Amino acid sequence: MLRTLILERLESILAEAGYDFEFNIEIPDEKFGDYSSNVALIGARYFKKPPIEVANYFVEKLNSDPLFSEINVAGPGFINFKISKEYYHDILNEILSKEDKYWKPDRKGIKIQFEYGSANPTGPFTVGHGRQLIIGDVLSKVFKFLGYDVTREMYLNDAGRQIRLLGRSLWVRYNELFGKAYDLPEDGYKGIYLIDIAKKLKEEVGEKYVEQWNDDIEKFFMEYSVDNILKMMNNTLEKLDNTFDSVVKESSIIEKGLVDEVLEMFKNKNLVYEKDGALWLKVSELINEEDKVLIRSDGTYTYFMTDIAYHYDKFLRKFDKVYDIFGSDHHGHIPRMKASMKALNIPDKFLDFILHQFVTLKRNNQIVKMSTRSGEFVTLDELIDEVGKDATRYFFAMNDINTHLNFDLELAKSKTVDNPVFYVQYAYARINSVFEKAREKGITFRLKEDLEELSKDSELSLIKMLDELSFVLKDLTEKLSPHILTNYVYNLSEKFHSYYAKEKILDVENLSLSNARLNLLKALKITYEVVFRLLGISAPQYM
RNA sequence: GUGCCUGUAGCUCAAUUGGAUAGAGCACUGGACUCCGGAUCCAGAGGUUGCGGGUUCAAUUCCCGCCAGGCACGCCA
Repeated sequence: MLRTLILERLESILAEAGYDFEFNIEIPDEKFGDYSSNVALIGARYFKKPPIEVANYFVEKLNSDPLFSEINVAGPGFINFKISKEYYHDILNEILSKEDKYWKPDRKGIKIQFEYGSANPTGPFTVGHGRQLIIGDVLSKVFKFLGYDVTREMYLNDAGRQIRLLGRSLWVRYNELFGKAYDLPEDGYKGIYLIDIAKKLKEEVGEKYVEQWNDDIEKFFMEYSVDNILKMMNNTLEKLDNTFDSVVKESSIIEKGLVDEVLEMFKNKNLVYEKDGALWLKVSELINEEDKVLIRSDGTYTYFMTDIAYHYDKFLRKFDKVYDIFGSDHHGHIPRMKASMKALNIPDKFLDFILHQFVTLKRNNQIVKMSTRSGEFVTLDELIDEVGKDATRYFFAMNDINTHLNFDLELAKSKTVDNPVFYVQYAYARINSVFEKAREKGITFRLKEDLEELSKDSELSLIKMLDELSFVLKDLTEKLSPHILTNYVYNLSEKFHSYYAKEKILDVENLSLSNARLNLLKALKITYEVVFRLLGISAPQYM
């Protein structure tokens, strides 16, 4: 990776001079060079000399280095580097040899977990879940690619009072089918999907439960509704190509006795008390927030209680690092969860949260209202059916997670240049068609040969960009946002299309140049395949 | 009221965590294959980065104060 090579050289010069501080290697405007560094600007106050003088000191030391074809100092004291052609050829050769391993660092299996898509199994996934699922999936794929030992986990709140409401709601819908009218419980579930499940139940058991209600029947309705909703959810996940390594049910956490264990630890630390018949955690003693209920006055556990136990379980499972991916509406949960972890003597670094902002759907420039009323566009499933898997995934990955996401349905469906998914996939398809054309013209492709023929700035610049994928992936693991990768592949496509329009790849009059360019395209193809795989979208040979 | 996120071209978004003249796409104006895929490319125009201070060689980025929008402040999850 070029950045590291430059960094190492500058650092060793610094060490020689007896200094050690942080500085940057960046890609500047192309007219300045391939890379630039602010080492002299930062270093001025260490060297106690003007930045330009410091810069010149570095240039002198590096002038005979074969890595660079040109070094100069500009502006307030930036050092600009031009990488030698030969070195670019080496990089290309290496990518063609190692393929996707070129971007994989040597890393030991750090155990890391992403929790996302967690939901009450009380209804189908919403569009908001969609964004979270894609963020979690892409981050997981990238970390896995980089050698981390990644677990993708979904947590299901299958135990609380919400599920009881769900069961009762289904029972009401079921009775409706027999002309028996009951009121849906307050805060019950009104979605039409329960009517469908009720119909299925009617077919299976007939009138067995009409106007019948007791604890056993309640339990049956709870389980039946959850089972069927989980089927719906899994169906949606399949359409998205989104698989989890592990699904943990809230009920299993309780059954394993983890709640009791955590409560015991809190009691030993004198962190709980009773009030109004409920059990409270002294959050106010840990941080500047209100105390919270752990056990309700009716004896049931709150979400907070079981979530602490669940995260204690994660700790026992010996993850080095755990990320919870939430919608921003859950941000209030974060400080008290962190405080709880501290109270359980779990290191502060263990748990971190990735928050994403909301999604707005737009159709013909109008905001699509997403309410629970029937007939309106609410579910992730409907979205995938309308725009397809690739567009769904790409669009959800496209924005910085900290900004609201405007999902333009017409744009996502359009098969034109405006649609970024088609733009990047078209670039890939185009590469394949060039290889096809080469065969037609009788130009044989010889891998890793004639690379020295590549000398245009546009060609070297493309190679540089392929090399940059390493940095992009590292950047993504720090910013924890998938848009870094969609931006990269979009920019790469711009560069490729531009190159393609300007230079003729296949020229029967110049076979060695043609072959060199085919090698460049081959490396691009490898890169596209890696990126598409990480984004979870398809790599079409033709479109 | 308190806390978190956001505010960048008419619209949708970037900006290498403090770097050089703030960049793309759409829309607008004008151009380019008898040719490897015109689903593409090239050029032009478009900006007081919400407002006001501060920190320094350098601020869209960091700090403070306002303004506007979103979200959260439950014995919901």
